[in-house]
Amino acid sequence: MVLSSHDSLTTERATAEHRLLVVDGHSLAFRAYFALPAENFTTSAGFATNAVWGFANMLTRVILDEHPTHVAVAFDVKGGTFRNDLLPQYKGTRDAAPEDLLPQLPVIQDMLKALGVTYIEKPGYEGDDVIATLATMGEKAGFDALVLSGDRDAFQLIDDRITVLYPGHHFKDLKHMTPEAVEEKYKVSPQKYPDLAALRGETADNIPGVPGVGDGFAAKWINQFGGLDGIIEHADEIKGKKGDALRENIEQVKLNRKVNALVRDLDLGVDMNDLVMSPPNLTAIDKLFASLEFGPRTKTRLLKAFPGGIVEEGAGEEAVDEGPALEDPILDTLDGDAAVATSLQQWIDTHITASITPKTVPDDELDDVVPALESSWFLHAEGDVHPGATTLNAVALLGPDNHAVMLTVADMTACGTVLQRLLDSRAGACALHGLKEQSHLLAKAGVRIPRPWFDTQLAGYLVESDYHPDSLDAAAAHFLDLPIEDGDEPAQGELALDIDDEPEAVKPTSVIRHVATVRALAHELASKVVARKQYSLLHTIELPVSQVLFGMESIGAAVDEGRLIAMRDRFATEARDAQEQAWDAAGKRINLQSPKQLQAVLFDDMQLRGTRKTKSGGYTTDAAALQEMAVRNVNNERASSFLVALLRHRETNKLKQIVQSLLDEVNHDDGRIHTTFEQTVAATGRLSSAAPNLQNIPNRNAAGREIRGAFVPGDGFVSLMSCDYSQVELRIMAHLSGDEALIEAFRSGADFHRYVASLVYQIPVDEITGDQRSHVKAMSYGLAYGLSTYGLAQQLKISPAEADVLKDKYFATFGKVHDYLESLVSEAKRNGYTETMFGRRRYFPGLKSTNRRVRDAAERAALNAPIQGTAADIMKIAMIRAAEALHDHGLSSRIILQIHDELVVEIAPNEADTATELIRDAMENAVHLDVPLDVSTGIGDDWQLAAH
DNA sequence: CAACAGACGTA
DNA sequence: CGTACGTCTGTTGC
Repeated sequence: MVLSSHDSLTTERATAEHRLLVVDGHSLAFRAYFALPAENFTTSAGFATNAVWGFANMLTRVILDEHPTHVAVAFDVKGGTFRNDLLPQYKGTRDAAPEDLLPQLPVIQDMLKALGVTYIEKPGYEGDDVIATLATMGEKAGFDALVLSGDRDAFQLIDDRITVLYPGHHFKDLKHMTPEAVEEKYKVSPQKYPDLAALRGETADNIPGVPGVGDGFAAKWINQFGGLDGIIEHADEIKGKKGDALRENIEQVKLNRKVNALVRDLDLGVDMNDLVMSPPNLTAIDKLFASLEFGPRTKTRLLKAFPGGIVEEGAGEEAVDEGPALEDPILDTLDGDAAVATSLQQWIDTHITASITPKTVPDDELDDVVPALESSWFLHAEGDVHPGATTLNAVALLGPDNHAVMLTVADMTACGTVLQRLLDSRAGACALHGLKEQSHLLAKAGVRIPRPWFDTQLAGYLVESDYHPDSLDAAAAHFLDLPIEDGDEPAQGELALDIDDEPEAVKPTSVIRHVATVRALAHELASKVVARKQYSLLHTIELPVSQVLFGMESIGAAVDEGRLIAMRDRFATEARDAQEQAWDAAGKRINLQSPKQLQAVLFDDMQLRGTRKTKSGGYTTDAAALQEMAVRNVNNERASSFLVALLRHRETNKLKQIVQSLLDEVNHDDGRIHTTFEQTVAATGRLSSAAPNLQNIPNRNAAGREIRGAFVPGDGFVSLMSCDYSQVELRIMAHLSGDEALIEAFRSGADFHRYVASLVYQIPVDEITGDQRSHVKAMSYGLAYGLSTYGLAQQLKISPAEADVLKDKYFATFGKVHDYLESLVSEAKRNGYTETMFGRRRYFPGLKSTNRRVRDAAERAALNAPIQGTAADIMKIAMIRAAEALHDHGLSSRIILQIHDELVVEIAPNEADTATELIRDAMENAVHLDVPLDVSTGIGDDWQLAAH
């Protein structure tokens, strides 16, 4: 791929010395605006800059990719054009530009002026006409022309010398629309494209086409009759409904064709010489960027695309400013004559210890302190991290003086003690990326990492919880706008030979480059974290919980492998039985795990009536639908036995699969399963568990729950304890809303749902029926998810009207809860984000969507995030306290799993009572709310028996 | 071979 | 037309 694009580039450049880039300014600005959340691009005065920033970025990217020699940008002008005279509704459906986009347009023009890029507006004409004219001028002058536009009308310009760069689904991937590309996509030549568009119409521009005629038919006719004129001439020969439709709309089509023809011969008062790429006005850029509060990095990147724009060393103050973060480290080689440990110690003394005092970050007033970056050192280890089977490849250290060293695995065996000493005395000044992973890696060298002052992975997560980079490089590309460098490709040629010689060897450039990347990220993220007052969240919750999780992953959960194997075999047999039955009923041996084949049997062969549709149009075959169909078809012997067998197969096969996946993950050194707790994945602040996922072990029915019975205490331990919070999220809602009735419901200590039901229905507690209780319970739980009355009705199998009544009664009883939930959404709309009790943020760009479904979904997520997130925060605090308490009391019992509101603890002999007390205390007193936090605990010989 | 869809397990 | 996840399997498209 690299080769082919390089090839095409050179050939293109060889054929024409001059390349003209013409940009549709409005379309680029719109795209940029909608691609970037305004919240992240706002000046301190509240002026949105997302469109400006995105515009600059896109323009830079295209210039760097395409190497134009000349550039021009066309803009639309306010007021109508000749097209509106022809077609009054022209572009009538276009949403008015959002109000915070419009003021950005003049700023974009100012920026272009400062960059020395000509922009052109022509009253009475559209930007498209200006573009058409410029491209035509360029072509006539012997240029190759590139048109960057999101408007398909531009396709008519395409020929051997004019290419349209058309954005795909992601704006980043621009398609090079050449004559061949148009031909392939639309089956007509670019010259005929407007004919096709006229027939089809353009909903985005409010231009009706011929009803029932899309690209396919339009192309067919065009090729049959040679074009629109031919079609009009032979309109009578076209048969069928589409022929009728064509004849009825022929005037509209003619009009469309007039309107979509671009004007290619405007007098713009410029010639090619005016469009030549020229050096930007640096002073003007500085001034503009200062007012927009763009960082130096944005400027540097932008200027790279312009002649003479590469900022030279010391040329600008700001370039120097960001120097330390991005500069290449000075790579030191350890003195070869001395023992490695000795020379490492010397290096550390010179480059780290000398300049860093043991404690740089005071624990109090954390958010007011910008931790001293200039006196921070950086640690980065590389290898393969799989808890229980990690391999370490290399470690790099980077001091505050920009000196770095690399240690290989071989070095590390000798250097463990030295490194440990450094960490024990100076961890408070250390920054790294991913404390938990780094801890796993260094543990291979016997080194334990105390709490560092900063973690760029955790910080990135706090800054943008919806974005999870899967590597350090991806994080850097995202937060620093750096390109992702190809890690396999050594920067300098001399290292390329390593690949064959020593496959295991880590190339020095990569680990050193990575430790420098951590430094750059720390510079970028520390100020953001501090500005949002999230440093204490990082320092007192995320970092410590990371250490607890490291311990849990390292220990793992012991399982009874024999029991798992027996279960797997039993589930497999049951699944096979069910499969045989299903095959008998179906009359053929279909794959029961293929929804497609199931649809064929259910809806074609058996002619059953479907229920709900999937998003790709077919009827769903999910369990609820199968249930419903089974009930509906009790008298249809064949159908109902198939459905019942299928459901049984689904259930048992799923269980078999879960058990098998557990077996696959048992570590054979210790017979335990080491999951990975992902700390930076869930946008709400929850943890997630992977490889295997131990947070979704069945718990809802007896057959599935058996699997929990295979989780047992390991050697030296006697039982498992399970402790969980009761109704945490509801308690959080009670506290945060300040609703007296709900608070009292929790304080009373009664059966909560029954108590609430008695308030809602205004009848005594002991007269509440089972239905009433379960309806109210569903309502209570649905609250935090933004459950609609429709959804509630569906779940409880009651009518929507009854659900409405229930909701009204509920909110009449707990009015403040209602107000609180509403306030969450309106605040999210105002700020663009929500916050948990502990300052964890989540942004919701979807709240501004013009798509109702997207917007509604964002509202529900915004309502849920602070509640689910606060619960997650509380559990994290509890875990930190619990682990600390167990340790401080000298207990060997240890936390091994967390399932959102539950902790599983492996209990050592004679520690059951103390451990119960300590964990309960840690959980109940993690925070103090206006309602008590209720924790229930249980102890047993396995996880299932520990249930309570 | 990767990406997606559908299904389903948990809190 | 309920939030947040991860995993498996089949299917599709590069």
